[in-house]
Amino acid sequence: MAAAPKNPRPCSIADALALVGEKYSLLVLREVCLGNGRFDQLVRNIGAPRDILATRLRRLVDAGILTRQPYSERPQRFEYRPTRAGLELEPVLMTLMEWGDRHLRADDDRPMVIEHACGSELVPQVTCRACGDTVRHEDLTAHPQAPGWTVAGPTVAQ
Amino acid sequence: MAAAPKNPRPCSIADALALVGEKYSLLVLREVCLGNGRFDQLVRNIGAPRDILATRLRRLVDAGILTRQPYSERPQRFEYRPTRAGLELEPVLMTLMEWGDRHLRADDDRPMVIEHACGSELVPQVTCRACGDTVRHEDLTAHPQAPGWTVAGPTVAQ
DNA sequence: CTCCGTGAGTTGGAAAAACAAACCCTCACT
DNA sequence: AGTGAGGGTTTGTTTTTCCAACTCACGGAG
Repeated sequence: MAAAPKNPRPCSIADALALVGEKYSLLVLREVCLGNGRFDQLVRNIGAPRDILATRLRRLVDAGILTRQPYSERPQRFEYRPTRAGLELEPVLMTLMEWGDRHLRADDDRPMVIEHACGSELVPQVTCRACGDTVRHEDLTAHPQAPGWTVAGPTVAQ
Repeated sequence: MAAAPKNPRPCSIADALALVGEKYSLLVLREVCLGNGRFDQLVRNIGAPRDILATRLRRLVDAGILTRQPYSERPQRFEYRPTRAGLELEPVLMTLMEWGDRHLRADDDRPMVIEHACGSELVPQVTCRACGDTVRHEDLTAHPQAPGWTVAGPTVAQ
């Protein structure tokens, strides 16, 4: 009989992280969404080793999150850009940024401010598409669809 | 004297990922938000090696994202729970899940459905706190606050 | 009392990734 | 002919992961 088959919970969060959860991947996406998609810009702005970056870029292109487009023939030069799927990960970045700004920084130490088309500064929040309300933990109930996976009631610390 | 100073862009996304961006950390948070905060549950539901998990848990507790609370004296047993800061990362998980559901899965293969208090299924979306509109890449303009960091115009592939 | 099982981790050694620095290739410019 | 930029690859070393086995504290069964 098998030893320990390694049966993690089936989960789209895990699947998404399998693609973009490696070190630097989301920072690559950040830069690419900012329009800084050239290899040397990525190295400088992210601070990652060049070989690792090359590996990540290949993975993200294979996953359909980025494309590698020539911006000059003779000499051949390339630039990475987000695909539609890549752009749709931007909300994840915005949500992370908002959390980081709030929990990891002083109010006057925001390293980047995003302006929204509505005229004011963007403060991203996650809402429910149906009712439009801000998502609070207390309002959520999880229902695993596969058998064998349970959730216990939520118990918040403190 | 310093060799290569390694000067990445100052960024709350990077800072947040320094805390929760390591492999398994966000999956730990997922389980803990679901109420499955015991060590062996985490091992089974996530599929991570026990030693790595122990390391991640220490880090997350140190970062103030989880707490380690006894749920039984004699024998001493502990349970990890999200702090308020930890819970506030849940929107990141929801956003990732929504992306994963949409891009990585067939419609009828959703491994977890979240129900919202409003009565319908939760479909998370990131909105602007000021105007309430869904955040679209085209509506965003980034403004780095530190000197030396630029953003080029966004150029979407394809 | 002895044995078995459970929960919550540690420990030790092999395999995989990350890292840093140097290198390569193609072109353009001087 | 030499220099420099851009976009990577190579090489060798340091860290992390990974896995299995082990520990320790107890609680219950026989």
